[in-house]
Amino acid sequence: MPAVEELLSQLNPQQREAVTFGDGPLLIIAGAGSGKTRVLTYRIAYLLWRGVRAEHVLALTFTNKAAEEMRERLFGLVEPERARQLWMGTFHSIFARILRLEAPRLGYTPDYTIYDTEDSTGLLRTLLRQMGIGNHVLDPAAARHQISHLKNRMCSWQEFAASARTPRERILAELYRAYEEQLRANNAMDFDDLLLNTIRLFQAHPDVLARYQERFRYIFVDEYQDTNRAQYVALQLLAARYRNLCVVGDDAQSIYRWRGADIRNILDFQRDYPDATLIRLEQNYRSTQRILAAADALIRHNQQQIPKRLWTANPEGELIRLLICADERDEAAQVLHYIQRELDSGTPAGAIAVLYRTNAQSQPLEEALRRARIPYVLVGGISFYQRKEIKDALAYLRLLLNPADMVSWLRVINEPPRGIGAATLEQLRQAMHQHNLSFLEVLEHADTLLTGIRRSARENLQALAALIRRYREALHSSAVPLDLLVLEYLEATGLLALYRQDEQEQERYMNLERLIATLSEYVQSSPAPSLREYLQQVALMSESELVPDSADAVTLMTLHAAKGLEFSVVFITGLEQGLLPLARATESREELEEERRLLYVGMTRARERLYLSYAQHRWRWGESILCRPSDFLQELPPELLEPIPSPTAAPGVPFQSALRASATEGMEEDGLYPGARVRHPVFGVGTVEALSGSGENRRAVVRFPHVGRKLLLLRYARLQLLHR
DNA sequence: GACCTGCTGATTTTT
DNA sequence: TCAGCAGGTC
Repeated sequence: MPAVEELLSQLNPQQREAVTFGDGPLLIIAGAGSGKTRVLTYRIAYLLWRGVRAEHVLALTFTNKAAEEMRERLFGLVEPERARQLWMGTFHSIFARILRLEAPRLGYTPDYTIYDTEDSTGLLRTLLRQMGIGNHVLDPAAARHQISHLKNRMCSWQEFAASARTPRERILAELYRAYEEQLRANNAMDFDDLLLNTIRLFQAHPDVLARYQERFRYIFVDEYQDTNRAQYVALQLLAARYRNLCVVGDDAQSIYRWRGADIRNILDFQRDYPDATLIRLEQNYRSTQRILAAADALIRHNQQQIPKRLWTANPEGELIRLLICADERDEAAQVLHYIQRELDSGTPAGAIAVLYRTNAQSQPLEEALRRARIPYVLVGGISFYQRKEIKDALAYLRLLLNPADMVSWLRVINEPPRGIGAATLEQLRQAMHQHNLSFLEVLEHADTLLTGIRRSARENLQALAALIRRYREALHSSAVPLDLLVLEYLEATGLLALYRQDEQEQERYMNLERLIATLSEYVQSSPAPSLREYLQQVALMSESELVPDSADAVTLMTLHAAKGLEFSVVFITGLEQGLLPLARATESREELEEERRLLYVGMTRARERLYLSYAQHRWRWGESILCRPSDFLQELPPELLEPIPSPTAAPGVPFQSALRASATEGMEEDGLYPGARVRHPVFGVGTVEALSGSGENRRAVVRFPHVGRKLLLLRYARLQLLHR
């Protein structure tokens, strides 16, 4: 193990101060690339050297991957045995772990199921149907988002019901109530419950809280700017006794407001802890001077921020290249061209990333890379664990642990087909309530309880129930390794056979094989493998964790997914008004500032070279629309940019005029563009989202704050263009 | 109850 | 453009 002095000598004065800081609340404002992870790891190692016991340390990170990385680094600093004892992970996974241990106190079993977004939405859809409310009245996905938002802000259904005024709010309140009731009946929690139930546990059981306060005497929180209200409250509770709360973050990198993150948590830390010490890490070790200067110039346009001055001793570096492209295919071609050049000059593929605002933008880029046979990894998109066949298999597995989970039952009851439709399900539901039986019990007694359905269906249901029972027992008693047992079980459900036989479904079949393979990997790498732990890991896995660390592949991902990472060469694509910033974000200052922070995060990922690009046209909803360069481009100092029009882009014009010219070139006389603010005589002020057609058929999709999205024929709707 | 077809809405970002 | 869903038919 390295000597303490040696490690401290590698740090700058501010970093050293943070690492060696004594007890009490500590706020570290860590600018992009300022060695945040290093400081966190060293500080934990420093505490351990000072004699703090590993089990007294809790480190909360934003992704499980970040936690793994930190643990890896710690292995080099302290004895692996001690590093392993640390509790390190996301809020969600750490709290899920606490809840497993304490579940009975809350009326749950330790085998409770964790519902992901899709599960929750599905449950809400079922409930709405039962309430006799159509999807057009209240969209299940929108309702899920709103309920999640309420839960993040710790607003219970009772509180919400009391304040509900409009009919829509009253329906939502009733849905919220039914949803909570059903979650409990299903022995299930959604993502938000993992936080809320932990808080409830602590508040209702002071003895339990005291136990965890004693245990976690030193608490670290990474990416503190992206914590929400519930996380904030949980931290207040946990840290109340020892007050050794060390939070690290950068308000300039807060990009999860839409998910309930509350930037006030970091802005108000010193108000919450008046005796808190503030340390600023302002030296950037990552980027060139030019990249940093451009990023800094951009972020200065935000009003809401903690004052700081990032600087670097790194070389000046090259100009930021701005690729002006004709459309998204041309953009992909240009990006490909420069990737090729990077590779030719010796940059490893793994040091290159292409970033974009929305997942949909990855397609043309993927195609270009595929054709050029350049290896790439795609982060996010439709995740492996979201695929239908995988979710079905996981639902079968969840039922082994938690047969109360109705969402999983409904997923698998007719997959493979067992002759069960809506009518049979309704009978099942009635039998459950009438005889006060569990779903599994009703299935087992299908022959006497479900007389109204076909005999074959009844037999199928009883066979399914027997299967679940048998493997439930096998799971607890069997000496067969978990992965083999699961393989046998999935075979017995008929799910594997369903896809194996069908030529068209080979991909699904292979995905299921891959699932078993990941389970085998888990079984072999874990000291005490359990289905419970495996399912939890899968449920709380973030997108970025699925991607194998590949040194020789270009990374494609959203700007959000890039948080916390760094690359030698970064491309940020689609810098167009309406895309970055997104059209709907231009309506409020807060949202616009978050879009700006998002671009800031992207730019500061780059070590040596940064490429920005925009397209003059882009396909959207099956039509090519005209795009205007992002306003953010004008916020970057022109002397740091080198505009490069592609050969197929509209005629080359100098950059500054390019920004303005391309806004009008080829454009209809109305001067509208996606992202433009317009006034409608009836609907009021709105934002243009898309344009199509010309002349008589010129149409615009406009989003109005209260009315929603409208398709307007401009011949009739006399829109007035508002200038900012 | 299964299958087919036509329609609609999606493109925000994710633990 | 396309996937997923609702509604209708067999």
